[in-house]
Amino acid sequence: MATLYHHPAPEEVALLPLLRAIADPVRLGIIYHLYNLGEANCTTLLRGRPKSSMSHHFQVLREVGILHTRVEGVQHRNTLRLTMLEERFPGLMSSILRAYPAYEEETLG
Amino acid sequence: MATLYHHPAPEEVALLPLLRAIADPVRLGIIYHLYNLGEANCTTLLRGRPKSSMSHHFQVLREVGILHTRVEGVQHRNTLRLTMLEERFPGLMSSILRAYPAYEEETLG
DNA sequence: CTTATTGTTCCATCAATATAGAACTACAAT
DNA sequence: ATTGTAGTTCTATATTGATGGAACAATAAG
Repeated sequence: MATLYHHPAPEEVALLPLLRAIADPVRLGIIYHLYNLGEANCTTLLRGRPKSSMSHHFQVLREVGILHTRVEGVQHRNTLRLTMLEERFPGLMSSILRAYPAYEEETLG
Repeated sequence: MATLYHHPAPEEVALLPLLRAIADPVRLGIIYHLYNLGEANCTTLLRGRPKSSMSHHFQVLREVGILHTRVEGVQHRNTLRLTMLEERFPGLMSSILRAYPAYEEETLG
């Protein structure tokens, strides 16, 4: 298990990979719930999904620069890199986070 | 050939399909160049690509609500539905359009 | 040391979608 | 009528990436 993760520097965060990472229903959910919870580990956000899937999605989000993973013992605590993202792409994450609740209601009921 | 197109109403424009449509290199380019040109037909934005590919991408952008196609004779003139999009998802398109030039320079040189 | 927990890595499978050629349709112009 | 132009539709291929089971690694706890 990797004990250390690479988190891209702000200038390494690119628009298209970021958008591609966001444009997935599972990851969009992860982002929103991380936003609300402030910090969460992988297992907290499994909602019936296998761990390997979630681990994959967290990896994608980490590698494009959306979240930061802090290892604390066995648990990996994830937080959104919101401040950095708002500096790099002002208005992007905030607009999505604002729009998400209505989207979730439309789709999941 | 379809002479009439269906353009979704604002409330039919959903977050995830919108993001999925945007998160493609070709379509991101189309969006940005449409933004600059104001209006353009399919052929104008072919840059060595086959027409069928471009037609596909325009269809995707149309169906998720990003652009409007006005048929004028043989030509299909496309415009971004920016006003609607900014009302529906304030800040989203504008942040992407602002970030695009740097992205294009990073990738295409 | 053994067991439990957390998350990753490996692997195979499957679905979605981008690409592109070819035929076709619609309209315009000569 | 014929030719040209614009764009779509059809079809096949290829690639990407999501899914999920199983084995593994790392830390913690008994």
